[in-house]
Amino acid sequence: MSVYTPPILTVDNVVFSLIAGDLSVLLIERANDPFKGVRALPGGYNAAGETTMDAVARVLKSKAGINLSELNYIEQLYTFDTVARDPRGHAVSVSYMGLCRDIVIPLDKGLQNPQFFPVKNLPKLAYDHVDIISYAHTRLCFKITYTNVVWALLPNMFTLTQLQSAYESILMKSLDKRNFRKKFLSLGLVVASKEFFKDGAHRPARLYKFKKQSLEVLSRSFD
Amino acid sequence: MSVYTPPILTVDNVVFSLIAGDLSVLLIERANDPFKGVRALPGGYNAAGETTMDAVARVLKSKAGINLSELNYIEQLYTFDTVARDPRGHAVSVSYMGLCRDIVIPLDKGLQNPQFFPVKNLPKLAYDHVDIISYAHTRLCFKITYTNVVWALLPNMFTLTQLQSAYESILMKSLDKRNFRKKFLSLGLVVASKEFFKDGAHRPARLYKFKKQSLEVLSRSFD
DNA sequence: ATAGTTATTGTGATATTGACACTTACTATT
DNA sequence: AATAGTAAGTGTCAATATCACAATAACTAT
Repeated sequence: MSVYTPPILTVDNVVFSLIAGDLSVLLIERANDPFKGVRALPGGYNAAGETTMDAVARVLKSKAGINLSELNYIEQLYTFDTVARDPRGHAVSVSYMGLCRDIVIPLDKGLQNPQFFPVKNLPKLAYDHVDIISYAHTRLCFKITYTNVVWALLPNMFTLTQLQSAYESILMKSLDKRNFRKKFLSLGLVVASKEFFKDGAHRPARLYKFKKQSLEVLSRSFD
Repeated sequence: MSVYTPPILTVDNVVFSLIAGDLSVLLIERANDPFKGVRALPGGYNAAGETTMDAVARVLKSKAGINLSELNYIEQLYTFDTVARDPRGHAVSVSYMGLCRDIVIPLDKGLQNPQFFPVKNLPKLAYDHVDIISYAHTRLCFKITYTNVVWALLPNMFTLTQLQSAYESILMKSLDKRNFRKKFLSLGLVVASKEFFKDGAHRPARLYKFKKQSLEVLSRSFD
């Protein structure tokens, strides 16, 4: 135990947002080697005495200028631990997935050029970050089928078209409008408001909102 | 980075098995303080240069006398990282869930008294191991509703009654026999054999087996 | 008034769910 | 050989969910 040397511990955060209708991930540009100048997830060291969530908050602020509280939802994903992930030595990374609305990324010189990139068209990424994003995306696809978690990606009030479009962007396939509406409304996660969204030269769309602005899990059962 | 001190990294393994029909967890008895003599999950340090799965294999063998290959299934669960989990200092634990059939635990003096305990009646446990087991149990309950993962807990050939009983033990509720059979058979995960299991003074039960002895995930979709 | 655009809504065929009870096949006992 | 006991195996009906599919409504701009 006294001669025991642990691996380095790091965190990586996959922050998803719907940017111009596309599911997108927040990436920074690495300031140092290895992978200097290459795009990467915001991540960094986790010191003894801080939780991984603490580390996520610290890193997100210092590298991307975003406060943890700007994420509407965050959950731990998976811990990536292969010995060769980091060329400098064994680094075990606890990954998180965060979801947020359309947020403003500050243009601060101290930051590492944070930007959102559409998931369907990612740049070259450092480390095993492609795998981490892919894992997060798969998890999100599952999660939207049995929870209200898309709430975290949408504005407070939204139209059913927006909602459907969010599902389509995440699942990366198109859905039937009538069936989607019928099914989603029957889940009872969302309520109609009295307000409408007027957009252009066409019929205005009714605005809806989620009943709960926190995770709600639908039970699925065997008998 | 040079002054950076990581937390200790550990692994903990929740091994489930159906013992006398009850969902049970493998526990050892701690040899040293803290929690000396208290029951705990088999777990231990993870050194730099070994993956968490390596560490799980090592610990399982050295503390419980079980080879990793005796587990039919294993997956990573969650990483527990609160600063106060371990009274000795910050220790981050990557937890795994393993599933196995009725296996023989060796009675070796070098081992830490490994034994299976029914989940519904656990002894006092060290650290946050109750939480880890509870997390694993919840995950397993979900997982059996959309995968064939119970295969890993059952013998190669089994009766539908055994299968249903496995579900009931895990979910901790009783299921309707006719509906269970109808539904499960319609999933197409399992095939009937020509063989029967003769047990006592009653009609013999047909034996079934899983088509795949590896994880199969049923897709659930939106439209 | 017309054209253009998006929102909204329903039906029929099929499959799934869930509640519910009797018959079948075997063994042990008499 | 008959009977009792035990667990295995099976079907129906009503309600609900799924899925494919197209016409009408409400607005704006010209």
